[in-house]
Amino acid sequence: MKKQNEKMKIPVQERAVKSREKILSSAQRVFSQKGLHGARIDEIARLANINKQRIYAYFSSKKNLYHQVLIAVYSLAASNEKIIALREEDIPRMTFKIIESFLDFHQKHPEFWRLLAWENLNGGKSLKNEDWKAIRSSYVDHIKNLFEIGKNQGFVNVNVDFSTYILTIFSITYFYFSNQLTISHLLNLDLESITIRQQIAQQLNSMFAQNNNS
Amino acid sequence: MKKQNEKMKIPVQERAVKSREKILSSAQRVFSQKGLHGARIDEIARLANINKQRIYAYFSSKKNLYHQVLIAVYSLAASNEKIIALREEDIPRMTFKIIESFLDFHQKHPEFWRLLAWENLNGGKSLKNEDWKAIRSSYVDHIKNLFEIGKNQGFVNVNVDFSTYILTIFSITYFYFSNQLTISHLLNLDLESITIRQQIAQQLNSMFAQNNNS
DNA sequence: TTTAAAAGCAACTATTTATTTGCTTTTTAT
DNA sequence: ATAAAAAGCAAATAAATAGTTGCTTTTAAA
Repeated sequence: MKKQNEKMKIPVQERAVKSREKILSSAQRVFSQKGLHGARIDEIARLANINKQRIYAYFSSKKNLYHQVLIAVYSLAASNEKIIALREEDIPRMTFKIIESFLDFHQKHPEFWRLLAWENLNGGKSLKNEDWKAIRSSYVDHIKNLFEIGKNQGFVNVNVDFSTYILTIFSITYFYFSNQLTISHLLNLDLESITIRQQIAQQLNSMFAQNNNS
Repeated sequence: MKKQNEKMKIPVQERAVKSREKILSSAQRVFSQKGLHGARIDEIARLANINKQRIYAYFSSKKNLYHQVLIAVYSLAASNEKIIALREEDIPRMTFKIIESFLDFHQKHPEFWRLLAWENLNGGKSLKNEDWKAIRSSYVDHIKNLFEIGKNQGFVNVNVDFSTYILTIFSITYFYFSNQLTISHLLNLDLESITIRQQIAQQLNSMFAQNNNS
């Protein structure tokens, strides 16, 4: 992880903080749209309405700017997850609720799954273990708890492990957006229709629920 | 779709056909590794052990070479699908078999899911409808048939539509590889272990099977 | 054995793009 | 009002890279 580079200016005035934020949010859009290699510094500068050297003043290099963007976006996802309240009484509908909220998040934040996709294609070497440690949320653990309680209470299909469960949910909600462009051709399936999202959430909920009900 | 460019040389001798194939397979590796923009023509030439201009002689441009690679790889996937024989008596285990064979295919052909991923990120504009028409296999239709038969025979969970079914299978098998690098951090899940693949296939099979058995 | 296809070689063009430098202007805090 | 911080402006550097050109050598086929 790049640490505070000697050349990196630390903004002290309010105005400078704003500039830095403008850069970061523009970079977010451009990097998520074009990837690390496809993104252009000039485009980020233009979009942020600032001068190119401000970028180098505050972030010192394209790679480091990208690194900061990753941390910001992943952290956003981690913190957002905490917002979706899930209680014990939600267990029978938890799959439905989780899928809906994940789809909603991906829809609102394409930067997230896009940056994740670029990152995986590029070998995932931009973030180190220590970065991940700072990002990771406890939300998955919370879901796991409810899942296990649900098994004991008879609301959750006992044939399924939590790892299969969470992998399925992440896979579908991610794939739904990440592969929307090619999937329609490959599967003859139109994911744009509004009802299909509800269908998916509903049917997966029913599958993960106990064997003897709908 | 780029058609036979006037500048494109048509190989007549055996030797030339071989050269063209060497270029195509090297391009496949490099494009799938680095993407359209990250790939370097010089690297493709070096890997193919041929001279740079051979590429321009046979493919006329980087974009067109990429286009040819896409068609070749996607067609490979479509033709491979036909190999996995699935009969009516396989219905109770069909989910298991399909997942295993998809995972196996993705493992053997990372070019496929990687190129799919690049393509989706870049807006999926490299292939036109006519390209897809030539590529698409009838395998999905075949699976759909078995799925519906399974419902009638009581082997398949009637709460689930085929679109949810096929989407789930594609999602998981794709995501398993495409996001392996980040998923371990995000979900605290190690996908490298050998048993987990069998588990996933087994548990999804049980879920998609009728309500009243394992 | 001759001829045309195939392929190598090497230098060149033209463009793009990250990053730097020097200088001027604007804004903010004291 | 004045100094320091912040930001603009414009030109330059330096490297990478798609695509070209002209020429020579190798190979296969008749």
